[in-house]
Amino acid sequence: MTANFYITTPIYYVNGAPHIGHAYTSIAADVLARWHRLAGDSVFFLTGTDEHGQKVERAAQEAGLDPQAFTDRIAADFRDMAARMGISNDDFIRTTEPRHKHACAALWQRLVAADAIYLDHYEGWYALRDEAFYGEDELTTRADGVRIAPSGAPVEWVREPSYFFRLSAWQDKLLAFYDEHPDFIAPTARRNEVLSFVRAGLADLSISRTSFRWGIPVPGDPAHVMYVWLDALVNYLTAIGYPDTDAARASFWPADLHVVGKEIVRFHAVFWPAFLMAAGIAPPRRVYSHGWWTVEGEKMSKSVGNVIDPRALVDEFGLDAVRFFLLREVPFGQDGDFSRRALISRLNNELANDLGNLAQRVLTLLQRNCAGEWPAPAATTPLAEAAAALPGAVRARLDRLAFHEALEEVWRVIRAANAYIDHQAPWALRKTDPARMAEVLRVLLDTLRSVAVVLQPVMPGSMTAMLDQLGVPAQARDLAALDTAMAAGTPLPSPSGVFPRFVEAVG
RNA sequence: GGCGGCGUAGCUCAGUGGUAGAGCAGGGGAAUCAUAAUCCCUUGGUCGGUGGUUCAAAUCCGCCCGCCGCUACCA
Repeated sequence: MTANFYITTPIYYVNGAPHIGHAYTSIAADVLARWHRLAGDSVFFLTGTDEHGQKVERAAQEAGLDPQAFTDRIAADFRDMAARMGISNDDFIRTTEPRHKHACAALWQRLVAADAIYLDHYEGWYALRDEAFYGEDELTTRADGVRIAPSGAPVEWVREPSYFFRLSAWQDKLLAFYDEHPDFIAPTARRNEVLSFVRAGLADLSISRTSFRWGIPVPGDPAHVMYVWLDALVNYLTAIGYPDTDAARASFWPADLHVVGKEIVRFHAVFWPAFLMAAGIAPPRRVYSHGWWTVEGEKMSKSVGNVIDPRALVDEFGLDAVRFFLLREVPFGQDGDFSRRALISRLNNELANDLGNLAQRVLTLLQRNCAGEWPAPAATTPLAEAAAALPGAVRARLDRLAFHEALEEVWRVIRAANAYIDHQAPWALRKTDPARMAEVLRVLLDTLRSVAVVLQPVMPGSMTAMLDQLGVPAQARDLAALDTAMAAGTPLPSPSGVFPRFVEAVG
């Protein structure tokens, strides 16, 4: 039976070019989306751009463009990034689209009807860069007299009427919700932070602004535009057709997983479920926060000039090597370091040597000694059993978003296959026991098929090439197809290297 | 200040009571089917420090040190 799986990336804020962090989030979500499709689930994978807010309005002014033209340009850049990273999103949402304005207005009215919103006025210190208010006591004063938020962003005194969301009313319900759904926020460190934040008490949340225009108007009071985070979070509902409960994708709610960066956990794990519960809508099932990348040991920053454009990496190393590295190198949820040396090491040791070379030697032996076709199935071996167990082993790790562990499981099998081929030495059996040689090569072919099938979500292009070389029909590459043995005599095309070694250019 | 995470081989990390592990890097050997790839063996750690519980502690408890995150407060 087909299960629904709705997974999202955050919508990316269009105040700068996409960098490796955006690519990382998107690739991780993409791997899960592709995995669930491979498992036969009905998948809806959403990404997009967050385009409203004062920060965007000002950035557009500085660029000499009207906000829509400005966001059109940057949204196109994010779309391009997604395409270049091989992201298989089913939809790309922009918060400036009419469907989104409609959904936001509908949710707002629902909150009003539920008496979750009231009009008051707000005054306080506001940091444009953070899109957040701060208390007097949180600020420090810079040498030039400018007040600075803990984040380092300058703040300005703002006094204006504002609608408020009764967040304070949801403290106990949120705590009860977290308690009933222990997996709602992961990893544990982030869950603990959210719990302590909510336990410390929640103040009502200002959810409208009158000081700028670049946003979604509040229904019935167009002097106000909605708070950008309310606007942004609603995108997850917009995309499944909200408020139309008969929309084609309406049954995808609640979302199975929001993949987020650790800087936006609070919005997704506190505000978002509170908004939804207040509106009588089920909260999402899970919010997973990944870590941040440093570059060659240093924090990534524009001023240092070490921001990595993922597209340049792909141009140099290839898409699949980059996808593989990002998920293999660092446990998801923890911070990690990106270094050129580490990437090349992974690429050469694991992709080119362990896997690429294994496939090449097996296929060459078959080409020369077995007429270039699949031998008959062989008696089972420990290696064959380990390979057959891969889908389950990988699934268990991916369900926990433990990408690095899932890949380690696959590489354990690959290493075992390298040991097997050396110990069995089919090139020697060719003369002494050709029938045994064919059995050994069959075991290795079966192993490579399992490996290539389960690696498709991580490295779609390379694994397509490998499965082509293994003679596996294009329509028989999902997890279920692994239960059916390949027929003896299936032809094997002549092999060519899937993962060339990377040699650093000299000079 | 409070809460939480982390501190294990040169590097990245796994290991939650019972003789210290993996990958990479380093050293030696084998093989030559293969992208000079692979395989086998191997060097290497007083498991941050300290005190305690236990027949037995990397693993439990106390204190301390260091790094990181969230949060609070400020005389």
